[in-house]
Amino acid sequence: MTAQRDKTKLDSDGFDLSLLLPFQITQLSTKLAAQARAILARHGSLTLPQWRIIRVIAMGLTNRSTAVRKSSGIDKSQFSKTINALIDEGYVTTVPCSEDQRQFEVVLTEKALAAHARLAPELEARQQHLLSALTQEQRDMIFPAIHALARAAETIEFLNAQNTED
Amino acid sequence: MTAQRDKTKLDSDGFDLSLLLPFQITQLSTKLAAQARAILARHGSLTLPQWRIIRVIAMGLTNRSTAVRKSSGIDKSQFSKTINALIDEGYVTTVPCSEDQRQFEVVLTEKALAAHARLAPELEARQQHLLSALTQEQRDMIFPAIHALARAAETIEFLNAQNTED
DNA sequence: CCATTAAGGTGGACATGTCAACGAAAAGGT
DNA sequence: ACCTTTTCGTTGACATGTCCACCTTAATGG
Repeated sequence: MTAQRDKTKLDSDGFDLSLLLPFQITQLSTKLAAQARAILARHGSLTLPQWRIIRVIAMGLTNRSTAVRKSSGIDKSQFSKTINALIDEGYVTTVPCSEDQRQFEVVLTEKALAAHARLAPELEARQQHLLSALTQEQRDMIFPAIHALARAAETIEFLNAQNTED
Repeated sequence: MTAQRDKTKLDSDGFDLSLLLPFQITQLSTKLAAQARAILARHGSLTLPQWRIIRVIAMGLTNRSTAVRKSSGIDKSQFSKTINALIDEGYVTTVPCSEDQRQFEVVLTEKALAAHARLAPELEARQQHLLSALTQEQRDMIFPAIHALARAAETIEFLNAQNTED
């Protein structure tokens, strides 16, 4: 586990924080969000969480509230508020869920479908633009790597084992 | 306890959002931030942005305000507020910068150094824990891949060629 | 020199994200 | 059936992040 400090070149204005994996990913995530917001702002006033919800529903695999919420990766609280905002702005309507009275089904309006039709190609072009910045090898490896890191990020129990044994 | 089914394509309750790179990275970033906050909460009340600033300064490469701010990857506004919070809580002091009167130098107090000494090993262990979740191949390629994506995320000009109006 | 522009920091307004508590509905166990 | 536990959505409080207008200082160019 030697330090890969082969980077004599300082990155931006700072220095070699390139070694810090969580930091790099956070920075990348911030830039990706800004890029997505810039694209959304071109064609309307949808916010990023609003778009995420619409996109998930537009995929047509589910429109049950819990499934949409989990698929969009949004917190319960924020999901509730974002759905209400979407309703207020006429993007979705809700229908009581027959099988589970706690949940509801989300239905996209024409407005949402039109917004999706406009935005989806641009976001898809963005995805391709991003992928084209990677080599084939990197493309093959990035998704498993992200998944592995996500699982490793879900617990801090590795600290307990180390601290108590040392 | 939710069943952690070993499905490679269907992640949680949703479906194949595993193909959406920005979404995956955002989710990962969220989990990493939560993990870091959990570690910080164990040993004090430093917030994540506060820790980022202290860590950068503790590296000793610079303590000029602009360099610290850019190295920590924090917005101007949030940096100003976070620095003030650090001052109020006794973690840092500031000194006018002789070379540039607009800037200032940030000096860590004993309290910050002590917090850094406590936290740095745990965060380092976390970093190693994360890296150990990756194969050697993935470790070698993840940093260049992140960097490539970060650059590709800095612009939306790839859309201009396709859609110049609006 | 002075005027203009750029860069740095501050503060307010606002959007987004996180957390805890609550009541309603479903699921499980006896 | 009944009671308990879990899941779900909502709400409010709060932390974090973003954006913009403003002022000061530095750098640039007559």
